[in-house]
Amino acid sequence: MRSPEELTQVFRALGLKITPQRQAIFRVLHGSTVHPTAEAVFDIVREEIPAISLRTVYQTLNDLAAMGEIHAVDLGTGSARFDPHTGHHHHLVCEVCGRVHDVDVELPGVPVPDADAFGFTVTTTEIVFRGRCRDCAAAGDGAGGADVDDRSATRPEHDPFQEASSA
Amino acid sequence: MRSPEELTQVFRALGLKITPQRQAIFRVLHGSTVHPTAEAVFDIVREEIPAISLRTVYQTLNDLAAMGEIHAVDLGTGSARFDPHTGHHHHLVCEVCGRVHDVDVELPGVPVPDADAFGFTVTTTEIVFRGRCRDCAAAGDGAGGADVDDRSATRPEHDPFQEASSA
DNA sequence: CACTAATCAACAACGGTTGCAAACAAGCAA
DNA sequence: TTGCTTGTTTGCAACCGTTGTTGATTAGTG
Repeated sequence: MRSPEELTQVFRALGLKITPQRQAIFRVLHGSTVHPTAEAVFDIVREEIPAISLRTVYQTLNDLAAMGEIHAVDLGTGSARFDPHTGHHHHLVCEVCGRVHDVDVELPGVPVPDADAFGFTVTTTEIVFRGRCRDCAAAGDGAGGADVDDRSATRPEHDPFQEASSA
Repeated sequence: MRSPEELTQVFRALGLKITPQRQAIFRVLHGSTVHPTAEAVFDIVREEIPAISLRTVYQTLNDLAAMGEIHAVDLGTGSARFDPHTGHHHHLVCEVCGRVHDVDVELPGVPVPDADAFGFTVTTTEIVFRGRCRDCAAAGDGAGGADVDDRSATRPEHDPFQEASSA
């Protein structure tokens, strides 16, 4: 995605208003590399704008996605995650804590023989590497031990395997 | 997955009861190559056992998945799909109708340089090829033609992925 | 300043999935 | 065959993430 400043320009150009809520969301996304969920963005923005509503976050996230500034990715972690890195890349997904990392490596074009046979037109190839992140691997059983320090911009809010509510 | 007969043995050996519901589900899965959703399985089984509950289908599907007889895959099509093909393979996913097809091609072990950097331990590599199936590619634009209710999972006559086979 | 978009709030609703308690039936033994 | 035990099924409500609604209020923007 573009910088908050550039996005501001873009929004203006589109006749959209630049609200503090939107700007805060821009900033959160721009500084994030952890594919936050809408809730995660919400939690962070709320530190700055306590009154912001989750609706607004979803709304803005969807707008940005529609504009192609971010990508909504569903990696089976329970909720959609938003990725400001819109280039072609892949993902590492921790099966324990749900954290996601980008994989920028250029992978060899994979031939898809079956595609032709079925008249399938392939437009995108996503590779999802599932496994365990360092923390969860270290914690062995992946239980409560792994206290992430890697979450630069997001909080490990949703642990698909150990949902504890606390909302 | 194993045949309905073998599964029956397995279930018995585990002290689990063989109910008509379960057997029907075994049969549906065994004859399917379309990665049906729970609802799809439900709809088919219902033709035979009208009184079966969706709950039972989910229950059995989860049991089978826990036993490793089938795999639950989340390809971002809105609901989980169940795949009796448990070998290592990948998927072609139609972004329009949500249909899924296996890709048995053996892909070279993809190196994941970033994984090391993050201390990530990769356990599985899934590749998802997204695009359009023949029907949707053909009728795709504006036509609204490929109506495709991906819940059917049967309907061999209509399934472009099902050249032949299926029960 | 006025116009209008954007936000908020407080829901309800939705689809997919699961928890729960009660009714039920498979399997086994007598 | 009958009876019993225990796993199963069922129906329904609840849950979660997300979207919709409506109306009132706020506040960007020209």
